[in-house]
Amino acid sequence: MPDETGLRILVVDDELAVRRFLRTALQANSYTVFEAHTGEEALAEVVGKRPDLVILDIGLPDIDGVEVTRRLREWSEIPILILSVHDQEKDKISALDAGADDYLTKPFGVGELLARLRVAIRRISRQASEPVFETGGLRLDFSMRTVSVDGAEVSLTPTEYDLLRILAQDAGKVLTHRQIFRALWGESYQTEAHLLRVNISNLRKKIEPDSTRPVYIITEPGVGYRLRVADA
Amino acid sequence: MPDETGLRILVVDDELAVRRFLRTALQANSYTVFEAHTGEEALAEVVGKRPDLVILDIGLPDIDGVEVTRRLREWSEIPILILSVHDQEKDKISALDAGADDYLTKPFGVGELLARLRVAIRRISRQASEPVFETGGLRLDFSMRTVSVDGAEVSLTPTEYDLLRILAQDAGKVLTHRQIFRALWGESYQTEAHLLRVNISNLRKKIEPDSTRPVYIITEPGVGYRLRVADA
DNA sequence: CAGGTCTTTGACGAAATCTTGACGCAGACC
DNA sequence: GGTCTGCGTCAAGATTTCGTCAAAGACCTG
Repeated sequence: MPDETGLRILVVDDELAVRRFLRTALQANSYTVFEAHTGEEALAEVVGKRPDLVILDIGLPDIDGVEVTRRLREWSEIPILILSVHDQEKDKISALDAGADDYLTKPFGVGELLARLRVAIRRISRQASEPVFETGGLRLDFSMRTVSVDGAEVSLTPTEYDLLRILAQDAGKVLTHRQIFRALWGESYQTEAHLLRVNISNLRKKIEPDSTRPVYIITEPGVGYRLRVADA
Repeated sequence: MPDETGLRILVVDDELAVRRFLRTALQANSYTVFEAHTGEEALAEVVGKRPDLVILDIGLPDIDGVEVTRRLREWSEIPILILSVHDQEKDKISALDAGADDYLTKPFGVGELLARLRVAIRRISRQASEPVFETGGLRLDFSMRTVSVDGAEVSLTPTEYDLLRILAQDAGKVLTHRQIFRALWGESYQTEAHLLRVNISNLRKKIEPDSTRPVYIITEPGVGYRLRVADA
């Protein structure tokens, strides 16, 4: 059961000592570790580094852990494990209700932290989708990060791939512009909805047989986009 | 957020006082409570009563909580929340690794227990089947945002979809023009009741087999509209 | 710092949707 | 019968939303 290799964990804490400590403990169990020391940075890192799990200190210099949790939950279902120095029941309740998955009070044993981590991870992998997505002639290999159409491999830029992955993870569902935008670029939606259109267009040119009449990426006018699932 | 009505919880503890205490707290939050006081009984009750969640004391007279957890996990993914009087890290780790979802050490606050319960429940309901509305040949999938009539998917514009959704949410009930208009357009009702008629007409053309004789969207003259529910 | 790729922004035509007005029809009422 | 009112349909602008091209900016990499 141990040595869950390669899982990516984001550690958010403003104290260097705590980050060091956690990094050591986690790396010893062959997790890949990223660090952030403010709330804003944490939000950016979740978008940028795409971790599988977040360990979040509740006391941060800018926005507090509960608020970070709340903002993350607007568009992400990533497991969040909260750490705190206070054993205040009120804090626990608001953090858990904001969307956190677990809450540990310092000092805690490393063994317990790792065990609770394993619980969260167990849940991810249980509901993890197939490592490969396929519909019609379109094929997406999540572990390889490769895409092919009718057998021929297609090379996508990072954003194009992420965009396709986001659509594929909820294949069949209509995703609003806002949802897609947040998953790709984080909070700042107002900037330009136009950006999304350009990327959709580029992506279509690469994966659609006839980009003027899309078969995979369907636009739902006024709402968003949807990846068509092949009929039975 | 509270009053998650009707969820079924099995409380397993050998002490009557603890069971009483939990039953009171849980029922006050409108959960349905079942009780067991031994491990064997717990296993039988999970089969018999089919609870949605188990709260399990670790110290039981016959088989201990960790073993109960292990046996349950052989065939069930029901959320398990462990309670314990000892704050022994070793116990926590083995319980969590055996398949428990959370671990609380007595004494704990009722508020925290309920919050952690909500976390577990949130997870159940997230992966629960998506809400779908169906009547006759009309089918509305809210999570997919798709509509189909007799199996054939129909594409609706945003207003058409919203209109149908509003009617479906109060299916069978008569909604006044004013109610519908406000739900679609906000306050400004005076402008044109005509607009609503046009949209109803367009919607009917898309979902009614014969739009001159509507089966789904019934007009209640002088009052408003109503979505017919299928007869039993 | 030169060359490449990738991302972002701007502009513009095309498409879809929304809104409005005109008209027909049916029943209620005089 | 005439007229009024509420409802449904059609079609033509007006408006918003989309898709594409191209150029400018950012970011690597050597």
